[in-house]
Formats: sequence, structure tokens, C-alpha cells
Amino acid sequence: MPYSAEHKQQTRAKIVESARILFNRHGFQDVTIDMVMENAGLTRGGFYNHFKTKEQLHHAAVSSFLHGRGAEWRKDAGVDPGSPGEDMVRQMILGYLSSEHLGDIDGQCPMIALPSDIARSNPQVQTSYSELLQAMVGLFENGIGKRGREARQQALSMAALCVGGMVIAKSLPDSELAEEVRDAAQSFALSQLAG
Amino acid sequence: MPYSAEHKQQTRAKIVESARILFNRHGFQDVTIDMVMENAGLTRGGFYNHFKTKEQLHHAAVSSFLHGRGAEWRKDAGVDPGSPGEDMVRQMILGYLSSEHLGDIDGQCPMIALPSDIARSNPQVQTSYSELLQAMVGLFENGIGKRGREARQQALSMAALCVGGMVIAKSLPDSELAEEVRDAAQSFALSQLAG
DNA sequence: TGTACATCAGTGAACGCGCGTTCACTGATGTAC
DNA sequence: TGTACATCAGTGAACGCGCGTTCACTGATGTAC
Repeated sequence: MPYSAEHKQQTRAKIVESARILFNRHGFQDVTIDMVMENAGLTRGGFYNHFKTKEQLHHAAVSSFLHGRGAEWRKDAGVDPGSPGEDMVRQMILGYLSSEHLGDIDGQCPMIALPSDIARSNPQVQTSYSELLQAMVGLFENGIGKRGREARQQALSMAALCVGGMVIAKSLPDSELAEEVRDAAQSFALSQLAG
Repeated sequence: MPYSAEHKQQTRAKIVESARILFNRHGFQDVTIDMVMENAGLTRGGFYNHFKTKEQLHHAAVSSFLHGRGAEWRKDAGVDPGSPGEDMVRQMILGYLSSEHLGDIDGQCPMIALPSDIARSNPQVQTSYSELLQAMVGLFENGIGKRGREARQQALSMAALCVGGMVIAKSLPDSELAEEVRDAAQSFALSQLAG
């Protein structure tokens, strides 16, 4: 048993993280296997020891965000799912719709960085997207000072506001307008909490 | 002067419309010049009599929506910019966040169909996106029963809600959840008007 | 403890296909006479 | 009114490059003795 199983897993993780970042930067299609492997400190051919296809890597990369970079992100933003309440929701909105998150291409949430790539991808990738969204909605739903159907609706709308504000801001060539959209969405979302 | 100038322009328009639809269906990168030309009833080579590059076609396609398919869409939805007021905003929200719009791949707003394609495209394409957004925000801003800074903020947030709700819904593999998101965003947006 | 061996992660050259773009041409059209 | 001509929109074959994937190989590592 040459090379420990752990060694292989670590290499795989390096490839996935390299891919996640590059996909965020350039989109799924513009990133080549070469780029991913070189960025991970490896060479082209080895890729297929870890993945069957490029699509499978897409899945792994999106999927890795929730418990990887995303968890880190939540920690930095001061989002603690253990203590439900409006403060957590406030932290989430402040962080997600922040200027920093907008500028942090490499660390950005895939829902913002890769919306149409994912919409046109296979069901596996979309399932990862789905999990990401549901995690976000779940946090909102628990933290909002309401229960039942109303809380659910507001939580889903907050998610739409967060993702929408950022997706729009990312596509605007005029950074002043982009900031205006982001800021408006943020203020509006926060204003819905105070009540 | 063989062929009237009008003839050439009509051909060009056919190419652009063919491209707009195909981009909506498959995304910018997965659509080939061959597909566009064949779909327009022409052959590959002629493309370069009308456009310098594929990117230029992308610009033309996105740009065409606002006064083309988009104008038609607004008419169908009963949105009349001539008569400002909350009714117009209501129509806009009802139409944009409708189940029909979500299912109408070919006629969909590019802000929903091509978010990351546009975010990674050139400034020309992004400018078209910007105009589209500003048209939408303008309608909201005028129609909302408020003025000044507050109206502006709400209008931008409504746009984020509309685009976000639809972008998310499009990427979900579970159409039940997709409809739930779309519906929640719609109800929420509408509930902000009644006041 | 040291050595031969088997395994398989990693290498890098090569393959094959697809697509954006170019180019020499063709033939439909409007104009000049 | 009819005919020769010039223009240029449209054709389709060909080019060239890039990238996903395959494949024969190499060499680092853990194990058996």
C-alpha cells in the first residue's frame, strides 16, 4: 500500500481548492485542467487519478464551499449558528452583502460567482447549490423573529435579496452603481429585521 | 448598390435574434457561430459580414432585448410606463417573478438567463446589462409611492429581489423549491407596495 | 536492520475533436446606358 | 425596355489552435522477508 490513503485525499483536496478559486475567477468553462493542476502544484495527467471528468470537479468544487471556505467565511463574519436570533441574521446580511465580499473574488460564495454556470450544469452540481441555499435560508429562518409560513417566506426573500444584490453588482461595469445596488439591498434587508 | 441597406439590416437582425434565443438556451460559450447562423437560415461564413467577433454578437444580443423582446414582454405583462403608479410596479413584479417567465427560457430577461456570462464579458456587454437594470429600476422608482432617497433604495432592492429570486430558482434542480423561492420573492415584493 | 519487490500517484507526450476565423468564390441584385 | 456590368451578401471548404482525455512510463513509498 504505497502512499497512504490520506496522502491521496490531501492531493485531491488541493486540486479541489485550486479549482474552486480558479472557477470563481474565470468561470467553469474558461478554466482548463492544466490551469487547475498547475495551480495545485501538479501536472495535467494526474488529474484523472482523482476525477473522472471535469464536470465531476465542478461538483466537488461547489460542494466544498459549504463546509470549507464558506464555514471559514461565516466564522470571520461572526455568524454563529449556535445562537439563533436576529443578531446572527444581521451578521449574515452585513457580511454577505458587504463590499468586502463583493471584492473577494477568490473567496466568494458560488451562488454569486457561478450562477449561470451552475444553472446549466448537471444535477449533481445543482444539488450542491441547493444545499448551499438551504443552509442560508435555514439560518435566516431560525434567526428571524417570526415563525411558520411567514418566517419561511421572509427567509427565502432575504436569500433572493442577498444573492440578487450581489449578482447584479458583479455584472455592472460602473462600480459606483454596483456599490449603490449592494448597499441598497443591504440596508433594505436590515430594515426588515428591526420590526 | 446591390441589395438594399435594409436587406442587410434585416439579415443582421435575424442573426441577432437567433443568437439571443440560443444564448438564453445554452449560454454564450456553448453556442457556436454555426448554430446561430443555421438557426437564422444562413451559413457560417456570412457571419463576418455583419460582426467582427463572437463577442460583438453577444453585445448585440443582450442589447437587443431592452427594445425588442423586452418591450414586447412588458406589453404582454400590462406594464405601461406612461402611467406611473403602483399598479404598473405591481404588474412588473407579477410578470417578472411569474412562473411563466421562469419557464420561458427563450424569452427570458438576460439578467436572469446570462448572469455570469455577462459578469465575465467585456464592458460593452456589461453596459447593455446596466441599461437593462436602470430601465427596471427607473420604472420601480417612478411607480413607488415614495420619493427621493427612500424610493431609490426600495427600487434597487426590488430589482435585486426580482433578479435574485429568478436566478436562484433557475439553478435549483428541485422545481418545487424553485417555485417556492420564486413565489416567496414575488409575495414579499408585492407586500412592500400595499403600504 | 537491510534489501527486493509490488503498488499506484504522478508525469508528460500524444490524440482527436470542435470551434472561431479566414478566404477564394458565386450569384443575386440594382444601375448605367 | 433590354442588356452588360459592378457590387457585395452569402457560401462552404480549410486553417489553426486549444483543450479534455488517454496512455505508456517512472519513481516514491510501504511491506515482506
